[in-house]
Amino acid sequence: MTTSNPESKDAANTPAESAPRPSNFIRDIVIEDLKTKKFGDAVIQTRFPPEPNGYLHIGHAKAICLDFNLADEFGGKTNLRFDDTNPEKEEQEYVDSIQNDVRWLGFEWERLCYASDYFDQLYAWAVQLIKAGKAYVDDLTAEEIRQYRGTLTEPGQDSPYRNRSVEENLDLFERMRKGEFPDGSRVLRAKIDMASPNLNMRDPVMYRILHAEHHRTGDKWCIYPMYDYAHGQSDSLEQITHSMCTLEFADHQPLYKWFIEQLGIFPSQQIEFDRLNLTYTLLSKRKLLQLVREKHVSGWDDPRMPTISGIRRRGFTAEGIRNFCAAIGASRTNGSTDIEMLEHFQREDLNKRVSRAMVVMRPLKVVIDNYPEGLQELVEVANNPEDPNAGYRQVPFSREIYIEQDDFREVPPPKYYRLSPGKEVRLRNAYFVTATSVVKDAQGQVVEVHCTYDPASYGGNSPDGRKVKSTIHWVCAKHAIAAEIRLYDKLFTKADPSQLEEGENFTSNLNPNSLEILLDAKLEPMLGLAKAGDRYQFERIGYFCVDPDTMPGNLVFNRTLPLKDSWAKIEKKAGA
RNA sequence: UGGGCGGUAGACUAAUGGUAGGUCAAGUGCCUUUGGAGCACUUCGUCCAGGUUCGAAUCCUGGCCGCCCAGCCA
Repeated sequence: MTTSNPESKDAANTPAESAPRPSNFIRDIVIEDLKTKKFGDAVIQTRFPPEPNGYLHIGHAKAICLDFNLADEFGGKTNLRFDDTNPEKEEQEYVDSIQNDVRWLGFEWERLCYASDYFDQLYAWAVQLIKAGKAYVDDLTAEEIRQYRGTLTEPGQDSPYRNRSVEENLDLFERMRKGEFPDGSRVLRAKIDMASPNLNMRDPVMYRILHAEHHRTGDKWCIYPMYDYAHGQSDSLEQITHSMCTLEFADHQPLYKWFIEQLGIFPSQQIEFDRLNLTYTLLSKRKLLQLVREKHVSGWDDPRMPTISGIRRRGFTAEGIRNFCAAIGASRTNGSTDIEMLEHFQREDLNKRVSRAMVVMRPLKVVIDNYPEGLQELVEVANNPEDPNAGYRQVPFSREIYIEQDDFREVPPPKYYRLSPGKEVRLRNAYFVTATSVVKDAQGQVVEVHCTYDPASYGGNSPDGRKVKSTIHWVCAKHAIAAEIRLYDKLFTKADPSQLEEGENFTSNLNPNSLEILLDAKLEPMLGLAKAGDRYQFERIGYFCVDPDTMPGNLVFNRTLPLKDSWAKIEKKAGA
């Protein structure tokens, strides 16, 4: 997997201030809290709390934008905190990638924190709860605990170890910490209510024994706090005023409050919002990890992955992602956002900022019979018609050029305006040409088209005001350069990839055509200078960027997104 | 089934008792040296039934539908 971050110094990574700030219910709560001085004169403090057990994805981007923008809008700060309470799943590689991704998205945290920074404090608080008779060591096995927990409709039963003395609990917990007991043999539990209708309150586990090396604390600990015991207190220690998380944690709030109240410490306000779901996309770290491990993709940063590193490598811009997050907002309704929405904000951003280039993906040779042999001209081309400041470049032109196979039809269907025998089109920025004849191979495929050109139409305008129906792109055969072009498509074939038939798992919905590699493309010579991370619009084709796999002599482009194609729509409609 | 949380066009989201608005998608037209971009227009909506009110997407009651919770994961 590549760790390069082609865009870190790129203009596409503008600061986050420009992000729109639409209204949402969380913002309303903050405004209200400020008005009523719920947190006194304290400034708004938020945090983004990922577990370093995988790479960040577009769903995390939504949370990041919410956390950082909200604090920023009201003059507050945001911490980046790693919820690293499970050493068996967490790794430094993930810690590093997460920091890289948050920065790339355009955000800078106030403090870098780790739940593991609080292990000593959390342990001291656990002792305090034991002394107060609010926590106990349980010897039940995991299976027994599950059975004692009851069900959704039936209350649980008290563990036989629930009423141990404070002294015994203190002794046992101390010995758990010292490593006297094997993994899984005992846990520390909060003594709350085994009959609570909220399962989280049925004496939840606070600590488990795990003789595992932690990526930060090494072998200092062999007991680790559960997320539920660590999260609220971590927020409290950082004086987080507004603690945003996803909907599934709503049921945990009473538990967090219970710990905070028992301990008498600063109460943060938790606000839950809906997770992002995107059509044709899976946003589950577990499943994304499976795609990586089973090599359905090349890595976490495979350009088909919805990870930040994947879509970055694909060529997406941070600003486009931020604009998308602003547009989808936040609420408490679970739904699924159309992937087109994400793509729209990428196209919008890329259209403004990237230079155009001419590239022929599937070449068809064109010979201009009345163009002088040996003559070579340069035509002047705008780098970006949307942006006059982007300047101009010279592109070589001569008698033999390549055009797109799709741009010629021997027998044009209705409404097909491109080149066909007897028809005149404009070669972008160059000349008007009219097709005169074709050369076919043994199979009857057109392998070469002959044309004549109008020398008076240099630059693409005819002095007599004659119009053509279409403009096509081209690349001069003599100067064309080669590249590997990777065309990416959706990773899944179903809008809801988790929708399965009998006996399938989600990998059954993988799109077998999500990657197509083109090796015959012809590129205008200027692209030979492109460096990893550079973005272009290949005119009439789509947005592309240079992949970090690029080596001297082997240019590699990723297709970020195709341009919208209204001809494809017409064709589809005609075919249907 | 106990508990929690939700239901505004095909999708996402505003309207905080007073004109149901925006974005995406879809469609039509204009324009165009990218069938791109842009511009204009159009289609389509408050889950249902009652109630309160001059007035309800909003408040109340009762349904219906959906999501989450029975890890020593987060």
